[in-house]
Amino acid sequence: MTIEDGTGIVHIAPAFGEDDYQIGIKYNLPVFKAVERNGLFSEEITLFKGKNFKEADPEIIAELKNSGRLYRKEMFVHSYPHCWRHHVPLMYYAADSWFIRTTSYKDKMIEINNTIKWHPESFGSGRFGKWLEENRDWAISRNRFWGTPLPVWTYTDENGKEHFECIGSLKELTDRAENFSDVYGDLDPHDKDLIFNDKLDLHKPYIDDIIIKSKEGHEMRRVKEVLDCWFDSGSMPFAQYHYPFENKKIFEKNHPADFIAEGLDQTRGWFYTLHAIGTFLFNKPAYRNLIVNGLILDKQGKKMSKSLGNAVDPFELMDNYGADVLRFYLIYSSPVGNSKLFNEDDLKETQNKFFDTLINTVRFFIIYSNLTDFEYSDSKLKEVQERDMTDRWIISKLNSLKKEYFEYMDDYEITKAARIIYDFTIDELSNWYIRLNRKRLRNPENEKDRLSGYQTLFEVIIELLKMVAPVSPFISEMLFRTLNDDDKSVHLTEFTAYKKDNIDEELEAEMKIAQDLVYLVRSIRVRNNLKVRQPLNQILVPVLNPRDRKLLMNIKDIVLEEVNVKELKIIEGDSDIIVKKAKPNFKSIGPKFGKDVKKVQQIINGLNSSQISGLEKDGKLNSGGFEILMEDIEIFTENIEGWIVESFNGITVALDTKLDSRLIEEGIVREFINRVQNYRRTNDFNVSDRIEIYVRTSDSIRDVLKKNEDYIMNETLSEKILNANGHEYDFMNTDINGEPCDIYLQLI
RNA sequence: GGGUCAGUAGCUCAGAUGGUUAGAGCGCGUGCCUUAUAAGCACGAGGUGGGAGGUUCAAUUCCUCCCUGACCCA
Repeated sequence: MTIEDGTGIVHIAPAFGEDDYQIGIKYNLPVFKAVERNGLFSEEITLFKGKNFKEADPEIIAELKNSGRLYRKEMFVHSYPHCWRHHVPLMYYAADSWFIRTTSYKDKMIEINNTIKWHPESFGSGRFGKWLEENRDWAISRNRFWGTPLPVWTYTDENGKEHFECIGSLKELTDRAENFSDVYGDLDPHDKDLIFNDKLDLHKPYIDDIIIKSKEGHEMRRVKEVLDCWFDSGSMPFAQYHYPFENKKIFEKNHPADFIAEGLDQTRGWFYTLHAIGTFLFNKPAYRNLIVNGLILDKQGKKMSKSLGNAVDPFELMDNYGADVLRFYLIYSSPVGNSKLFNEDDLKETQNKFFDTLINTVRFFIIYSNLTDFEYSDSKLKEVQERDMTDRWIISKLNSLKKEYFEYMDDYEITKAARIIYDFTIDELSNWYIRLNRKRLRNPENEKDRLSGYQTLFEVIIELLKMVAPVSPFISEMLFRTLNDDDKSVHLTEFTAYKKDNIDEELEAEMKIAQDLVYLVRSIRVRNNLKVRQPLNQILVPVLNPRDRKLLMNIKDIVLEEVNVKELKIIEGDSDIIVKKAKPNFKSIGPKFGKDVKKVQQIINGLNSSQISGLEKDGKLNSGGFEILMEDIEIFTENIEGWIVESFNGITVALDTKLDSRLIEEGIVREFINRVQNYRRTNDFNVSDRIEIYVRTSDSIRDVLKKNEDYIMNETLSEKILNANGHEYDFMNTDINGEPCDIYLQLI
């Protein structure tokens, strides 16, 4: 039947389905079972008795036809419940059950639910909230052998009427039991501590032998049903402590739980059973916070299932990647409550990028700090304010990270927390701070400065590991213990809040601009085929206000070092080689000009440099009948008269690509040093090994090397640079700017 | 059939209280950097923001309907 098919009434079967049942009650229809548990029609169905309920279909149709009641016969395709394991069709079977009248607690359950913090929030008000609104009485009995016995005893009187009694305590049971000793031997039923006696087993099958006398003197036996095991799951908070018989204080301290986490299929499972039982017994929530995990689906978004063969074995994954990588990935990769489309390649990425970077950061620290026997505890430490700019910057970033991390964690936004740790570790700590400071940290010339770098790095790593610890408990612990000689665990350290004084937002903004500038210059170099090892004369950066000028001066050295350029030249806003442009600020012009927005947009986009300067001076500009104010536009520059430029994030850079003989010479020196270092690396020389360099090359390159001998020897830890022309060594063959340059290194 | 959530690049995911040029990583192609890194950087290819309507100066974002997937219920 579909909703479009005529009257829609086919038949009413009160034992099958909620709607039919409600109609049955309304019209006082009988509830009966036509099919037995074996799937065969019962005796009462005289025409088809003993037939399988499904196989009898043709006979039923024939009978309807014979008796003139068949209106139409058709085949329909519709969904039908199947056994999840064997994929065979299931039979609905009406069975007698015991219920808890949860509907009488409905309002209370809803009220208490409103005090629980759900993550994601919509789950509590939506799915779970709706489930409570439409609450049905809980069928708590099951017809199984094993399970928690339902504590109800029964007898049937002479008239065939059943009588029931629920036994509410051990005392009631021992008081009423007729044959306690037959079942439990020499246990004393009146012993005050009977409940603690290991020999007292109140489970099946023993409890089923206990006979109780009714008030009228009838022998009562326990009913055969056991409890729905979900009842046990919801009893976990007190059952685990054997409360109320013992552990009263522990239980009361831990109830309600601060938080639980489970999959979103637990709506009417664990989430509900905990909540329902918590409400009945304690008039309290069972948990204050809840993280609803999305299910892990396969690559195609299908539910994983052993029988379909698309399930992954978590133990195999843990063997291959480690528990920490798997855990971090699951938390990091998709937001709370969303399904996770599982892809093993992403696990590899998490391992390679995040964990290898983290571990290598620690390794870097250990290798370099060991060069000077750095000891965090006894070195002469500098206050943060006295340290190098990059030190202050990474500490500021660390504290900003901690601030955000704590906010996310307090809000149970674990995915966002993991993501900011990930980004910080790779982008800020490894790829920027360490990259910028490699030279400084191995240069013994300024010992104190170098130490404050180690000190900074140590502090940052330690705080970072504390943040990693909840997500990846083992690797963080391993690294933490490696860095600390004592046996202190990262999980037992104090997790302190961020330090407001160490956050320098201006410095962070400056460094962001330095990063953007470096990005721009690299981009220009690639487009113009200019290797980074080739030094260049200057970059030009236009600025539109004095604030930007000051800011650029602060970061100048970092940028120049990174992009291998000699000078950064600032061009002021009033210089005529800066080409200003304007773009509309729609938030401002939208409400102001309404339907004319498009016209105003065109006017603003068409403004030339001098018109914009005029607007800056007068604060307004009239054009096409519209008055445009400063707030209506955003001024930027993406061109400098006569230069090749790049723009990004409101910054523009021009790179002077002209080479002179001095720059070319320096480029050759850098290339040569690079070849030597590559040789050291491929031949596994130690960082501190000293060498002699044998080189076979053209006269012009040799001249350059000769002129810069001291610099090269210092950079490569070499004692001599020797002419190997006409000699045979085990050369590494390379070239510099197209000219052959063969190198052999001798350890000394 | 009802409900909840989701649908953005080949894949995994960001972002936007509505602002016009939607981002990142992976993967692919090309170059580069590096004696901590299985890493990193740049360039390139890759998008009708599930579909159709509507509201609005402006919709991927708000509304309606539909489609697809997951889950809960029937």
